[in-house]
Amino acid sequence: MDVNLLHNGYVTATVAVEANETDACCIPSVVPALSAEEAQGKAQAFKALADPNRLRLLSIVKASESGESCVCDLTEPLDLGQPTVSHHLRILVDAGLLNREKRGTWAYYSLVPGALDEVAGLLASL
Amino acid sequence: MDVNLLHNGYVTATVAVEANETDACCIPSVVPALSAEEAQGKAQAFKALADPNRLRLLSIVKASESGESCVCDLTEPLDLGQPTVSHHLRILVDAGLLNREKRGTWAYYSLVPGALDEVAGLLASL
DNA sequence: TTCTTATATCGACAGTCGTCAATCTAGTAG
DNA sequence: CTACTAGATTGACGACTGTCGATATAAGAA
Repeated sequence: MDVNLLHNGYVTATVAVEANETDACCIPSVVPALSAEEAQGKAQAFKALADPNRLRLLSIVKASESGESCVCDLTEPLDLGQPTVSHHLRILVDAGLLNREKRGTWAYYSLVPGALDEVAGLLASL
Repeated sequence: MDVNLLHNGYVTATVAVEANETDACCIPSVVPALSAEEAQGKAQAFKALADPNRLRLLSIVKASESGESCVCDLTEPLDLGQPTVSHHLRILVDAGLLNREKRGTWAYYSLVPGALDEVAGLLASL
């Protein structure tokens, strides 16, 4: 990070010096752009969505009338083993997209309100 | 999908039969949810965004005043080798997020208008 | 033509990811 | 208590991904 900040601070001057040789492809942006840490965090959110089966899980939970689904209802339609579904659900919970609530024998998953909109907002603020 | 419809159509009865045994976790959604193909396609879009360096590339292109950036300006600030940047740019172009235009010696990349919003829309229509 | 430079492509390697079988944990029923 | 069941965790394996060095391509300069 400190490396990037330092680098970007001097980029303009460096380009100006070398311009009289051969260069002149274009004017580099003065904006430091997304930092490595910000990019890492945002990419993490998209990683959670970058799997078809996780998208289907989210879709099922979202479509559920009660707003929550138990794992049994999530395992069947996906044609995946129970450990695999559990693994995907864990990733979605860790990403802050799903809530997990255990009641008795069963575990119920529900959408975290506004979480998907928040991810959509990440795109606008790139 | 037809399988799901069939399944869901009879789930109520099935549950009713087994209900007097042990079951009754919850009412499964009647909605067929996202199909495997739709999910695959949407996941592909998020995969393109699921890398911090690709997000930074998009950020730099977006922040550029002229609306386009040449590869040289994209390689430096990312601290990556030139082939790697070229590889990431290819993924973003293939995902329909960036346009590539070669003028003379240099290649210029620009945001495809509305492409990011379209991805954001995918989240709303899950 | 030959030389140089910008960018893309290829091949290889390490690390990550999705999946499953086996096991563990924690509730419920008897 | 034991037996059963829902779900999570572990370990392993194959597939995919990000990265780089080397090379190829293509365009301008000499």
